Amino acid sequence: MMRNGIELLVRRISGVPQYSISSSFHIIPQFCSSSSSSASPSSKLFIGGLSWSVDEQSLKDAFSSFGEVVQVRIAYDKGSGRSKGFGFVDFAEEDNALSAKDAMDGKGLLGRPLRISFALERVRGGPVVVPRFWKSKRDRE
DNA sequence: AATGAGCGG
Repeated sequence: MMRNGIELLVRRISGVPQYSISSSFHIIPQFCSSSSSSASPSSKLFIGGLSWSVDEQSLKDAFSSFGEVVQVRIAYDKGSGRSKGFGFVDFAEEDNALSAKDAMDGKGLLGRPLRISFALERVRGGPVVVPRFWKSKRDRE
């Protein structure tokens, strides 16, 4: 009775009963939420929370220690010419991107904590290999 | 000019 109550409670909290809770009172945390931390892992990283004084070279220099950086891009405002506070770092290998994300996410660069996630596929401008169909790109459906 | 989550040049 108690165990069933706790199970129901846990299932209510987590919303979806996607975790198989064993009947022997073992509640395993596993990876509780967000099966994928941000998106499907790719070699391109979205770097948010950048200080407005960070340029592409310093950003590349900050991430070059994790692997070969192919492309570094910072979003600048066309009007004011200042940084929008986010950018992109593309690695040669996804493994290096993962390592860089795991190591630099939440860390401070020039006093500001970085928010790193994998970049979305949507690109306007730049070296892109555009597949014919965009709509068939859904993670879990 | 300032602004602080987001997805670009």
